[in-house]
Amino acid sequence: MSLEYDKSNPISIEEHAKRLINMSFNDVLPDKFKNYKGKGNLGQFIEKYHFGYDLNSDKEADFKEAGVELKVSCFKQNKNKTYSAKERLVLSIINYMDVIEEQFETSSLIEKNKLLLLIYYLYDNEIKNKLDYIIKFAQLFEFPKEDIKIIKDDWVKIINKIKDGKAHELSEGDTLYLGACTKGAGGNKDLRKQPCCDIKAKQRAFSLKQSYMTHILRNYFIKGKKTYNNDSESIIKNLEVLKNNTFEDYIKNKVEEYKGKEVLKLCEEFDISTRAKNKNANLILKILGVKGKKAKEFEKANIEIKTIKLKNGKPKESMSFRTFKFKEVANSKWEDSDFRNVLSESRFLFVIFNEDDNGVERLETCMFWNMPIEDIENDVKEMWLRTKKIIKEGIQVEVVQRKKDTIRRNNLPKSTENRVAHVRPHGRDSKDTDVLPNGDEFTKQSFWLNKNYIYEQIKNRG
DNA sequence: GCATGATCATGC
DNA sequence: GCATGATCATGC
Repeated sequence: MSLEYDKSNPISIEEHAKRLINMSFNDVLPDKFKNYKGKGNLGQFIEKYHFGYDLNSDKEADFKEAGVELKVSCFKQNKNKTYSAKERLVLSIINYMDVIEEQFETSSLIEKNKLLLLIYYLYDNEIKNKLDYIIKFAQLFEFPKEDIKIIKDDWVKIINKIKDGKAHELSEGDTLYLGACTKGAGGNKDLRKQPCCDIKAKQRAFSLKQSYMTHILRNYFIKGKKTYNNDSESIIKNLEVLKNNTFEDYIKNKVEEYKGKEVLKLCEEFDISTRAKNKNANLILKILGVKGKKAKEFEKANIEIKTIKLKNGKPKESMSFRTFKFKEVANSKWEDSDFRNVLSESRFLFVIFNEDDNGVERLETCMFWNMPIEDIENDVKEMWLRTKKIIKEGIQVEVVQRKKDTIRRNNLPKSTENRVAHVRPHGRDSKDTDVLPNGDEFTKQSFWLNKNYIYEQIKNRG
């Protein structure tokens, strides 16, 4: 393999990287390592056999003289032909003890990652040997100017949590684009000291969220090709508004301009159909100045809008999530289950409405929220594992004949049995079914957050 | 009044 | 035709 490039020149490094495009990892490896079965990550192969240097994980960038850090990551094609990042991009380990002394602009994160060389290969389910994956993009990348303020605010938020002695409570859902993801051995095998508290915390790394990397991929790598729906619109049209405000504060202030207004009047003002069941979510986007159905920042940060209607100060209903597939739950491990991923990687925008005694609904406020990891790893985990067990052992059903109808009582986890979440039907009607592991059909179900739990989470809203 | 199972309305 | 968000209705 040709090693002709100038290690001190980013452009030369990028040019050399571009020679990888349309090659597989096997094409890069020397003959004796072809189809190599052992461990070793794809990035290390590129470093060693294409760029000809040995891996290092120091504080300095991989190409020290050029200040370029090499990252190899993968993307995938979705069922609807669009492309998404397959993973978050892990940047560098968070050293809890040192990082609290740093300033963002001169932080170890920025020092090491200010200029990235991103190499993207296409993940393909059909290809069994990962060395046969094809490299599709190789390009220098810097944090876009429009995103720097949000990334900085994320960084500050993570640092402040460590300063508050809560490194063990860090979660990817805390922040918008830059996350603190777990890194290293799973479970509690790899615990680290933190500076302001005696409790040991999981090792974590700064990373750019998967949702954010999907945005980067689509806008900076696949650009020009019309391979995705570009129908989302930015809320922040002028970066000036973030100068003295975080993104989240900006959103909250904007929504609170309409505090106390009647929903029906707002729908009229913003020209929204009042019959739509998702009118409240549509309304919020309009208030934030988004004409279409999607806000770009929310997509990048993996923020989901959830509306909550209060009556006498308490939520009227529990909060639903998308229906799950029985077989998928039965065959997943908790650690990589969909529900755990949704809860730990999403951030939620709760938009809160009040219904008065006359049935008139008014906008109150909004708040950003993500589920604390202890709730995920204790209560929700218990509920999920029990759901899995019941599905595998067979759902018990008791047919109850009532005056006007017949219902089928089941033994899936109830809201009275768990502090945080339960299982409930979620389909068009009871005949809307999904197949169980034993082949029987059963009414589609989903996970719901208990309304009492939601109440606990929002009662101290500002 | 609340929990639970059932169902509705919209939009793609 | 289905996914999604939202809500209804019965019975304890």
